[in-house]
Amino acid sequence: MPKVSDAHREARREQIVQAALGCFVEKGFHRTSMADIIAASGLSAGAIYLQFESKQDIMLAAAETTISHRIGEIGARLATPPFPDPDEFVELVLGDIGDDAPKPQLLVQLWGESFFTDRLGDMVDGVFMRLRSTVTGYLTQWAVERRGLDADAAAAWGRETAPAMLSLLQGRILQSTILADFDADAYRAAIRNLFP
Amino acid sequence: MPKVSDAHREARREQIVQAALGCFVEKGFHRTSMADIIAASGLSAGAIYLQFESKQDIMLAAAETTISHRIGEIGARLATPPFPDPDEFVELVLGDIGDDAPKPQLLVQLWGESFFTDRLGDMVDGVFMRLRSTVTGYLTQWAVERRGLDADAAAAWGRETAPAMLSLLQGRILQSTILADFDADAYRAAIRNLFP
DNA sequence: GTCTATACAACGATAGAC
DNA sequence: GTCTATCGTTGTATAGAC
Repeated sequence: MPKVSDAHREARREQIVQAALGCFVEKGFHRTSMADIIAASGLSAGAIYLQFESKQDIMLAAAETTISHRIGEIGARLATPPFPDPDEFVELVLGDIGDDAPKPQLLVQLWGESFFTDRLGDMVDGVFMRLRSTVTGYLTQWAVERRGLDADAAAAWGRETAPAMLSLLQGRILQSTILADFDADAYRAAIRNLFP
Repeated sequence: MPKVSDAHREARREQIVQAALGCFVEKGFHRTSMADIIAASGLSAGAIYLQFESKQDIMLAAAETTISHRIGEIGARLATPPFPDPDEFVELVLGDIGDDAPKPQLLVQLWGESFFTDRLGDMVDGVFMRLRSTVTGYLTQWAVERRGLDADAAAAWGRETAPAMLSLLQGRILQSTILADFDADAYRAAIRNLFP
């Protein structure tokens, strides 16, 4: 295999994925036609089907790149001080302060689709579990640093509380996109009330 | 307008909606064709288009009936003792102990669709706001009864905390359908950790 | 009012020229 | 490798017989 070809191929795939992401965010996955992706990418049908074998394949790739990217960011960010409180943690995971925040509408669509396409379901399930383990670690450390629990008690508390903390992340995604009057500051205040 | 016709019409609409709901839960909204709904309802294309003007119209009606029904149940249930703790409240709102629990997968699909179809978006937004107000009232009463706050402090705390409580509901819906190893009892324990 | 048969459009994917 | 033109399918909605 020639080197240039591989690099070119990856760049081309990325170009398609980015174009598709724009369409998915704007119109939704099912309302986006291949013609839309073709137009947005500036490529031709043939060039696209050379890289991906189906529209679903494109969606899968799109989901994977955005999610993996963000999960990597989270880990890196948690490793660097200052250590955040839970309300800051939520902003840190979801805040669009970063470069390319994953569009919440995309995530919700992903959740809805994941029941019906197995590969996507497995992926989303995997992401949730990884995120839960990240959250568990975070909560454990928080319990030690801010509540003064000993290591064992903190670990138990973190593991127990993680599902609820996961909901605070997921719920923020939902509410920020659906509620017309969503207030990020008020949401942080709500979290602080639960983690005094 | 003849009386029988109205009753018949409503019954027929309900028959169609129930058939469609089954399809939507099983295959997803976009993967459900009118042919599927026709087959599931036992009716003909013509009979269905006499009651609904489009497939989206059917989805709207399906969403409205299930959601309205459940919201009514919640209010009624909250009015009758015993007064629940937050973990019980979540089970009460979402538990499938009742007769016809709304299928979580349906709700998640609804959320995903609501960005793109205005009427659905308005509806979902309205439901969230009604639910938030119900949750606010519940939390206020809980703060009075279980934490001994005075009325004003409880109301403020309830209003502040409601968005997070809403997330605990939404997150449970998501996790129960997506996570292969979802554990309802563990989820309740997580909530209890946040409402000591 | 209800059903059958069908019109019409849109879409995903491919074949073949360059 | 890339593009253009198109094929076959599927799906929504309707028209017309009963």
